[in-house]
Amino acid sequence: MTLTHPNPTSTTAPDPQDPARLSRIQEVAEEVGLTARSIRYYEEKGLLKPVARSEGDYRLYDADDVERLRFIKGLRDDAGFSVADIGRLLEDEAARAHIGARFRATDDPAERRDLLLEGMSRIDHQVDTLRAKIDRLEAMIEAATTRRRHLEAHLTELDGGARAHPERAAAQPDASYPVRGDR
Amino acid sequence: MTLTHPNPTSTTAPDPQDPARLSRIQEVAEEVGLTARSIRYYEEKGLLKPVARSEGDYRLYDADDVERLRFIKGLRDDAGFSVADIGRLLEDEAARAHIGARFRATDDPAERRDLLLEGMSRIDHQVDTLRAKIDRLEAMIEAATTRRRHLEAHLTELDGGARAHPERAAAQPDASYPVRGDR
DNA sequence: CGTAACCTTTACGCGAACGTTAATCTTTGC
DNA sequence: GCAAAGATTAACGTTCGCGTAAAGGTTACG
Repeated sequence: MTLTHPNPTSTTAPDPQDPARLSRIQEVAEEVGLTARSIRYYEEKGLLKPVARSEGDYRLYDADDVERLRFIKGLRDDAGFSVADIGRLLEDEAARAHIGARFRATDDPAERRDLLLEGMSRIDHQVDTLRAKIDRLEAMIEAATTRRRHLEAHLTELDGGARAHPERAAAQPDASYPVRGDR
Repeated sequence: MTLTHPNPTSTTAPDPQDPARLSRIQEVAEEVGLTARSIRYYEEKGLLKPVARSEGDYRLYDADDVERLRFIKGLRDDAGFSVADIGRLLEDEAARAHIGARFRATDDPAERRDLLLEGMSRIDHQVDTLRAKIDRLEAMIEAATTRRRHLEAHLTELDGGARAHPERAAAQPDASYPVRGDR
Protein backbone atom coordinates (compact mmCIF):
# COMPACT_ATOMS: atom_id res chain seq x y z
CA MET A 1 0.00 0.00 0.00
CA THR A 2 3.04 2.21 0.41
CA LEU A 3 2.86 2.91 -3.26
CA THR A 4 5.54 5.58 -3.44
CA HIS A 5 8.80 4.61 -4.96
CA PRO A 6 11.83 3.51 -2.99
CA ASN A 7 11.52 3.06 0.74
CA PRO A 8 14.73 1.10 0.99
CA THR A 9 14.93 0.90 4.76
CA SER A 10 11.87 -1.09 5.87
CA THR A 11 9.45 -3.53 4.30
CA THR A 12 6.10 -3.13 6.09
CA ALA A 13 6.89 -1.22 9.26
CA PRO A 14 4.15 1.42 9.71
CA ASP A 15 6.38 4.42 10.05
CA PRO A 16 4.05 7.28 11.05
CA GLN A 17 6.66 9.88 10.16
CA ASP A 18 7.06 8.81 6.57
CA PRO A 19 6.07 11.90 4.59
CA ALA A 20 4.86 9.75 1.69
CA ARG A 21 2.52 7.76 3.91
CA LEU A 22 -1.21 7.87 3.23
CA SER A 23 -3.74 7.93 6.06
CA ARG A 24 -7.44 7.40 6.19
CA ILE A 25 -9.93 9.95 7.28
CA GLN A 26 -10.29 9.13 10.96
CA GLU A 27 -6.56 9.17 11.58
CA VAL A 28 -6.21 12.48 9.82
CA ALA A 29 -9.18 13.89 11.69
CA GLU A 30 -7.64 13.09 15.06
CA GLU A 31 -4.26 14.36 13.97
CA VAL A 32 -5.64 17.70 12.87
CA GLY A 33 -8.40 18.11 15.41
CA LEU A 34 -11.39 17.96 13.14
CA THR A 35 -14.16 15.42 12.75
CA ALA A 36 -14.36 13.10 9.79
CA ARG A 37 -17.72 14.66 9.02
CA SER A 38 -16.20 18.12 8.80
CA ILE A 39 -13.47 16.91 6.48
CA ARG A 40 -16.03 15.34 4.18
CA TYR A 41 -18.07 18.51 4.36
CA TYR A 42 -15.07 20.59 3.32
CA GLU A 43 -14.53 18.24 0.45
CA GLU A 44 -18.18 18.68 -0.54
CA LYS A 45 -17.59 22.40 -0.52
CA GLY A 46 -14.52 22.07 -2.69
CA LEU A 47 -11.88 22.99 -0.13
CA LEU A 48 -9.75 19.88 -0.62
CA LYS A 49 -9.79 16.49 -2.21
CA PRO A 50 -7.81 13.56 -0.81
CA VAL A 51 -4.75 12.82 -2.86
CA ALA A 52 -6.00 9.28 -3.55
CA ARG A 53 -8.65 6.68 -2.91
CA SER A 54 -8.07 3.10 -1.86
CA GLU A 55 -9.33 0.25 -4.01
CA GLY A 56 -12.36 0.09 -1.78
CA ASP A 57 -12.91 3.83 -2.23
CA TYR A 58 -11.51 4.90 1.12
CA ARG A 59 -10.22 8.47 1.16
CA LEU A 60 -6.41 8.58 1.48
CA TYR A 61 -4.60 11.73 2.59
CA ASP A 62 -0.93 12.60 2.38
CA ALA A 63 1.12 15.02 4.48
CA ASP A 64 0.30 17.86 2.15
CA ASP A 65 -3.42 17.27 2.58
CA VAL A 66 -2.99 17.24 6.33
CA GLU A 67 -1.19 20.54 6.22
CA ARG A 68 -3.92 22.01 4.10
CA LEU A 69 -6.51 20.78 6.59
CA ARG A 70 -4.60 22.42 9.40
CA PHE A 71 -4.63 25.66 7.48
CA ILE A 72 -8.37 25.31 6.89
CA LYS A 73 -8.95 24.72 10.58
CA GLY A 74 -6.90 27.78 11.39
CA LEU A 75 -8.89 29.90 9.00
CA ARG A 76 -12.08 28.61 10.57
CA ASP A 77 -11.18 28.69 14.26
CA ASP A 78 -8.58 31.40 14.52
CA ALA A 79 -9.57 33.75 11.75
CA GLY A 80 -13.29 33.06 11.92
CA PHE A 81 -13.76 32.77 8.19
CA SER A 82 -16.78 31.03 6.76
CA VAL A 83 -16.28 27.94 4.66
CA ALA A 84 -17.21 30.00 1.62
CA ASP A 85 -14.54 32.57 2.51
CA ILE A 86 -11.99 29.82 2.93
CA GLY A 87 -12.92 28.41 -0.42
CA ARG A 88 -12.27 31.77 -2.03
CA LEU A 89 -8.98 32.11 -0.17
CA LEU A 90 -7.71 28.69 -1.18
CA GLU A 91 -9.19 28.77 -4.66
CA ASP A 92 -11.04 25.76 -5.90
CA GLU A 93 -9.79 22.27 -6.26
CA ALA A 94 -10.00 22.32 -10.02
CA ALA A 95 -7.36 25.02 -10.30
CA ARG A 96 -5.28 23.38 -7.58
CA ALA A 97 -5.29 20.01 -9.34
CA HIS A 98 -4.66 21.68 -12.65
CA ILE A 99 -1.61 23.52 -11.42
CA GLY A 100 -0.24 20.50 -9.58
CA ALA A 101 -0.66 18.34 -12.63
CA ARG A 102 1.04 20.86 -14.83
CA PHE A 103 3.91 21.20 -12.41
CA ARG A 104 4.51 17.49 -12.26
CA ALA A 105 3.87 16.97 -15.95
CA THR A 106 6.39 19.46 -17.22
CA ASP A 107 10.08 19.63 -16.75
CA ASP A 108 10.34 22.88 -18.59
CA PRO A 109 12.04 25.15 -16.06
CA ALA A 110 10.32 28.23 -17.44
CA GLU A 111 6.86 26.76 -16.95
CA ARG A 112 7.74 25.43 -13.52
CA ARG A 113 8.99 28.88 -12.67
CA ASP A 114 5.64 30.38 -13.65
CA LEU A 115 3.75 27.88 -11.56
CA LEU A 116 5.92 28.58 -8.55
CA LEU A 117 5.38 32.29 -9.00
CA GLU A 118 1.65 31.78 -9.20
CA GLY A 119 1.72 29.77 -5.99
CA MET A 120 3.67 32.52 -4.32
CA SER A 121 1.29 35.22 -5.42
CA ARG A 122 -1.61 33.21 -4.05
CA ILE A 123 0.10 32.96 -0.71
CA ASP A 124 0.72 36.68 -0.85
CA HIS A 125 -2.97 37.21 -1.36
CA GLN A 126 -3.77 35.02 1.62
CA VAL A 127 -1.34 36.97 3.75
CA ASP A 128 -2.88 40.24 2.60
CA THR A 129 -6.31 39.00 3.59
CA LEU A 130 -5.06 37.98 7.00
CA ARG A 131 -3.29 41.29 7.48
CA ALA A 132 -6.45 43.16 6.57
CA LYS A 133 -8.24 41.29 9.30
CA ILE A 134 -5.52 42.11 11.76
CA ASP A 135 -5.82 45.78 10.83
CA ARG A 136 -9.53 45.75 11.52
CA LEU A 137 -8.93 44.07 14.84
CA GLU A 138 -6.36 46.68 15.73
CA ALA A 139 -8.82 49.40 14.86
CA MET A 140 -11.22 47.81 17.31
CA ILE A 141 -8.53 47.75 19.95
CA GLU A 142 -7.97 51.43 19.26
CA ALA A 143 -11.67 52.09 19.78
CA ALA A 144 -11.64 50.14 23.01
CA THR A 145 -8.58 52.01 24.16
CA THR A 146 -10.35 55.27 23.47
CA ARG A 147 -13.26 54.18 25.63
CA ARG A 148 -10.79 53.23 28.30
CA ARG A 149 -9.22 56.66 28.18
CA HIS A 150 -12.63 58.21 28.70
CA LEU A 151 -13.03 56.21 31.84
CA GLU A 152 -9.53 57.15 32.93
CA ALA A 153 -10.39 60.80 32.40
CA HIS A 154 -13.47 60.47 34.53
CA LEU A 155 -11.42 58.73 37.14
CA THR A 156 -8.72 61.34 37.41
CA GLU A 157 -11.39 63.97 37.33
CA LEU A 158 -13.04 62.22 40.21
CA ASP A 159 -9.83 61.86 42.15
CA GLY A 160 -8.62 65.32 41.34
CA GLY A 161 -12.10 66.81 41.71
CA ALA A 162 -12.45 65.35 45.17
CA ARG A 163 -10.92 68.54 46.44
CA ALA A 164 -13.62 70.57 44.66
CA HIS A 165 -17.30 70.84 45.56
CA PRO A 166 -18.92 67.39 45.63
CA GLU A 167 -22.36 68.61 44.37
CA ARG A 168 -20.83 69.35 40.99
CA ALA A 169 -21.06 65.74 39.91
CA ALA A 170 -23.04 65.68 36.63
CA ALA A 171 -23.36 67.26 33.16
CA GLN A 172 -19.79 67.71 32.05
CA PRO A 173 -19.25 69.72 28.86
CA ASP A 174 -16.86 67.07 27.52
CA ALA A 175 -19.82 65.46 25.71
CA SER A 176 -18.81 62.00 26.87
CA TYR A 177 -20.67 59.47 28.93
CA PRO A 178 -19.38 57.67 31.97
CA VAL A 179 -18.78 53.95 31.61
CA ARG A 180 -19.27 54.28 27.89
CA GLY A 181 -20.13 50.96 26.38
CA ASP A 182 -20.60 49.50 29.81
CA ARG A 183 -23.56 51.44 31.00
CA MET B 1 -40.27 64.02 22.02
CA THR B 2 -36.79 65.27 22.62
CA LEU B 3 -37.17 64.26 26.18
CA THR B 4 -33.64 65.01 27.29
CA HIS B 5 -33.20 68.03 29.44
CA PRO B 6 -32.01 71.36 28.19
CA ASN B 7 -31.53 71.89 24.50
CA PRO B 8 -31.33 75.65 24.81
CA THR B 9 -30.26 76.47 21.29
CA SER B 10 -33.07 75.26 19.01
CA THR B 11 -36.73 74.47 19.35
CA THR B 12 -37.54 71.75 16.82
CA ALA B 13 -34.65 71.78 14.36
CA PRO B 14 -33.68 68.13 13.70
CA ASP B 15 -30.01 68.42 14.36
CA PRO B 16 -28.53 65.05 13.35
CA GLN B 17 -25.30 65.75 15.22
CA ASP B 18 -26.91 66.35 18.57
CA PRO B 19 -25.40 63.70 20.83
CA ALA B 20 -28.54 63.60 22.94
CA ARG B 21 -30.76 62.89 19.95
CA LEU B 22 -32.73 59.65 19.85
CA SER B 23 -33.21 57.71 16.62
CA ARG B 24 -35.49 54.92 15.62
CA ILE B 25 -34.37 51.54 14.54
CA GLN B 26 -34.26 51.95 10.77
CA GLU B 27 -32.20 55.12 10.94
CA VAL B 28 -29.75 53.49 13.30
CA ALA B 29 -29.60 50.38 11.15
CA GLU B 30 -28.61 52.37 8.07
CA GLU B 31 -26.14 54.43 10.03
CA VAL B 32 -24.37 51.40 11.40
CA GLY B 33 -24.78 49.06 8.46
CA LEU B 34 -27.00 46.45 10.02
CA THR B 35 -30.58 45.44 9.39
CA ALA B 36 -33.35 46.29 11.79
CA ARG B 37 -33.96 42.58 12.16
CA SER B 38 -30.40 41.99 13.29
CA ILE B 39 -30.60 44.77 15.84
CA ARG B 40 -33.79 43.28 17.27
CA TYR B 41 -32.15 39.88 17.26
CA TYR B 42 -29.19 41.21 19.22
CA GLU B 43 -31.59 42.69 21.70
CA GLU B 44 -33.32 39.31 21.99
CA LYS B 45 -29.93 37.82 22.74
CA GLY B 46 -29.21 40.42 25.38
CA LEU B 47 -26.47 42.33 23.59
CA LEU B 48 -28.09 45.74 23.95
CA LYS B 49 -31.33 47.41 24.87
CA PRO B 50 -32.39 50.77 23.40
CA VAL B 51 -31.98 53.57 25.88
CA ALA B 52 -35.69 54.36 25.65
CA ARG B 53 -39.02 53.59 24.02
CA SER B 54 -41.39 56.09 22.48
CA GLU B 55 -44.92 56.45 23.78
CA GLY B 56 -46.07 54.12 21.03
CA ASP B 57 -43.36 51.63 22.03
CA TYR B 58 -40.90 52.42 19.25
CA ARG B 59 -37.30 51.62 20.11
CA LEU B 60 -35.20 54.76 20.60
CA TYR B 61 -31.41 54.69 20.45
CA ASP B 62 -28.91 57.30 21.55
CA ALA B 63 -25.34 57.90 20.39
CA ASP B 64 -24.02 55.50 22.97
CA ASP B 65 -26.27 52.73 21.69
CA VAL B 66 -25.11 53.40 18.17
CA GLU B 67 -21.51 53.15 19.23
CA ARG B 68 -22.21 49.89 20.96
CA LEU B 69 -23.89 48.58 17.83
CA ARG B 70 -20.85 49.51 15.79
CA PHE B 71 -18.70 47.62 18.21
CA ILE B 72 -20.98 44.60 17.96
CA LYS B 73 -20.85 44.74 14.19
CA GLY B 74 -17.09 44.92 14.36
CA LEU B 75 -16.92 41.92 16.60
CA ARG B 76 -19.17 40.04 14.22
CA ASP B 77 -17.74 41.08 10.85
CA ASP B 78 -14.13 41.89 11.59
CA ALA B 79 -13.37 39.55 14.43
CA GLY B 80 -15.76 36.81 13.37
CA PHE B 81 -17.18 36.24 16.82
CA SER B 82 -20.49 34.51 17.28
CA VAL B 83 -23.34 36.38 18.88
CA ALA B 84 -22.87 34.20 21.94
CA ASP B 85 -19.19 35.16 22.11
CA ILE B 86 -20.08 38.81 21.78
CA GLY B 87 -22.57 38.47 24.56
CA ARG B 88 -19.87 37.08 26.80
CA LEU B 89 -17.48 39.82 25.79
CA LEU B 90 -19.92 42.62 26.44
CA GLU B 91 -21.52 40.98 29.46
CA ASP B 92 -25.24 40.97 29.74
CA GLU B 93 -27.59 43.89 29.79
CA ALA B 94 -28.65 43.27 33.33
CA ALA B 95 -25.17 43.95 34.65
CA ARG B 96 -24.76 46.86 32.28
CA ALA B 97 -27.99 48.50 33.42
CA HIS B 98 -27.18 47.74 37.00
CA ILE B 99 -23.78 49.38 36.83
CA GLY B 100 -25.08 52.38 34.93
CA ALA B 101 -27.89 52.85 37.39
CA ARG B 102 -25.55 52.61 40.33
CA PHE B 103 -23.18 55.08 38.75
CA ARG B 104 -25.89 57.62 38.16
CA ALA B 105 -27.59 56.93 41.45
CA THR B 106 -24.62 57.49 43.67
CA ASP B 107 -22.49 60.52 44.15
CA ASP B 108 -20.15 58.74 46.47
CA PRO B 109 -16.77 59.22 44.80
CA ALA B 110 -15.46 55.94 46.16
CA GLU B 111 -18.30 53.92 44.64
CA ARG B 112 -18.06 55.80 41.37
CA ARG B 113 -14.38 55.06 41.36
CA ASP B 114 -15.05 51.36 41.75
CA LEU B 115 -17.54 51.40 38.92
CA LEU B 116 -15.10 53.16 36.65
CA LEU B 117 -12.41 50.66 37.51
CA GLU B 118 -14.76 47.81 36.76
CA GLY B 119 -15.56 49.32 33.38
CA MET B 120 -11.87 49.66 32.64
CA SER B 121 -11.09 46.10 33.55
CA ARG B 122 -13.85 44.92 31.25
CA ILE B 123 -12.37 46.87 28.41
CA ASP B 124 -9.00 45.39 29.25
CA HIS B 125 -10.48 41.95 28.96
CA GLN B 126 -11.97 42.81 25.58
CA VAL B 127 -8.62 44.06 24.39
CA ASP B 128 -6.93 40.89 25.61
CA THR B 129 -9.39 38.78 23.68
CA LEU B 130 -8.80 40.78 20.52
CA ARG B 131 -5.05 40.57 20.94
CA ALA B 132 -5.25 36.81 21.34
CA LYS B 133 -7.04 36.66 18.03
CA ILE B 134 -4.40 38.83 16.42
CA ASP B 135 -1.72 36.52 17.73
CA ARG B 136 -3.37 33.52 16.16
CA LEU B 137 -3.69 35.36 12.88
CA GLU B 138 -0.04 36.27 12.99
CA ALA B 139 0.84 32.64 13.57
CA MET B 140 -1.09 31.81 10.42
CA ILE B 141 0.79 34.47 8.52
CA GLU B 142 3.98 32.90 9.77
CA ALA B 143 2.86 29.54 8.45
CA ALA B 144 1.97 31.04 5.09
CA THR B 145 5.31 32.78 4.96
CA THR B 146 7.02 29.48 5.58
CA ARG B 147 5.16 27.94 2.67
CA ARG B 148 6.19 30.89 0.58
CA ARG B 149 9.81 30.35 1.48
CA HIS B 150 9.55 26.76 0.34
CA LEU B 151 8.39 27.96 -3.04
CA GLU B 152 11.17 30.53 -3.10
CA ALA B 153 13.66 27.78 -2.37
CA HIS B 154 12.35 25.70 -5.23
CA LEU B 155 12.53 28.74 -7.42
CA THR B 156 16.12 29.61 -6.72
CA GLU B 157 16.98 25.95 -6.98
CA LEU B 158 15.35 25.97 -10.38
CA ASP B 159 17.10 29.13 -11.49
CA GLY B 160 20.39 28.09 -9.98
CA GLY B 161 19.97 24.47 -11.05
CA ALA B 162 19.42 25.49 -14.65
CA ARG B 163 23.14 25.11 -15.05
CA ALA B 164 22.96 21.54 -13.74
CA HIS B 165 21.55 18.47 -15.49
CA PRO B 166 17.89 18.98 -16.41
CA GLU B 167 16.87 15.30 -15.91
CA ARG B 168 17.46 15.68 -12.20
CA ALA B 169 14.04 17.19 -11.63
CA ALA B 170 12.30 15.14 -8.91
CA ALA B 171 12.72 13.59 -5.44
CA GLN B 172 14.68 16.17 -3.52
CA PRO B 173 15.93 15.15 -0.09
CA ASP B 174 14.64 18.39 1.43
CA ALA B 175 11.38 16.59 2.30
CA SER B 176 9.26 19.43 0.95
CA TYR B 177 6.69 19.52 -1.80
CA PRO B 178 6.52 21.93 -4.67
CA VAL B 179 3.60 24.38 -4.68
CA ARG B 180 2.79 23.30 -1.17
CA GLY B 181 -0.79 24.08 -0.34
CA ASP B 182 -1.47 25.02 -3.93
CA ARG B 183 -1.07 21.72 -5.64
C1' DC C 1 -12.03 -17.16 6.83
C1' DG C 2 -14.41 -14.72 10.07
C1' DT C 3 -15.24 -10.63 12.50
C1' DA C 4 -14.39 -6.30 14.53
C1' DA C 5 -13.19 -1.88 13.32
C1' DC C 6 -13.40 1.42 9.91
C1' DC C 7 -15.09 3.37 5.74
C1' DT C 8 -18.79 4.66 2.08
C1' DT C 9 -23.03 7.36 0.58
C1' DT C 10 -27.57 9.07 1.67
C1' DA C 11 -30.42 11.53 4.36
C1' DC C 12 -32.69 13.55 8.06
C1' DG C 13 -31.97 16.76 12.15
C1' DC C 14 -30.42 20.81 14.63
C1' DG C 15 -28.95 25.38 16.51
C1' DA C 16 -27.35 29.85 15.00
C1' DA C 17 -28.36 34.04 12.71
C1' DC C 18 -31.00 36.13 10.57
C1' DG C 19 -34.97 37.05 6.19
C1' DT C 20 -39.74 37.45 5.34
C1' DT C 21 -44.51 37.80 5.93
C1' DA C 22 -48.71 38.99 8.47
C1' DA C 23 -51.62 41.55 11.18
C1' DT C 24 -51.72 45.52 13.87
C1' DC C 25 -50.34 50.01 15.79
C1' DT C 26 -47.75 54.99 15.55
C1' DT C 27 -45.91 58.86 13.60
C1' DT C 28 -45.55 62.23 10.15
C1' DG C 29 -46.69 65.35 6.38
C1' DC C 30 -50.06 67.83 4.04
C1' DG D 1 -57.63 64.33 10.19
C1' DC D 2 -56.19 61.04 6.99
C1' DA D 3 -53.12 58.43 4.29
C1' DA D 4 -48.42 56.90 3.66
C1' DA D 5 -44.39 55.55 5.88
C1' DG D 6 -42.47 53.19 9.44
C1' DA D 7 -42.56 50.40 13.78
C1' DT D 8 -44.25 46.30 16.78
C1' DT D 9 -44.74 41.39 17.96
C1' DA D 10 -45.31 36.72 16.38
C1' DA D 11 -44.30 33.22 13.62
C1' DC D 12 -42.60 30.62 9.95
C1' DG D 13 -38.73 30.01 6.37
C1' DT D 14 -33.77 29.67 5.05
C1' DT D 15 -28.79 28.87 4.93
C1' DC D 16 -24.69 27.29 7.14
C1' DG D 17 -21.97 23.90 9.43
C1' DC D 18 -21.94 20.29 10.88
C1' DG D 19 -24.10 15.74 14.17
C1' DT D 20 -26.16 11.51 13.74
C1' DA D 21 -28.21 7.45 12.19
C1' DA D 22 -29.08 3.86 8.50
C1' DA D 23 -27.65 0.46 5.33
C1' DG D 24 -24.33 -1.18 3.65
C1' DG D 25 -18.99 -2.32 1.70
C1' DT D 26 -13.68 -2.82 3.09
C1' DT D 27 -9.47 -3.77 5.83
C1' DA D 28 -6.74 -5.68 9.35
C1' DC D 29 -5.93 -9.25 12.54
C1' DG D 30 -5.91 -13.75 14.55
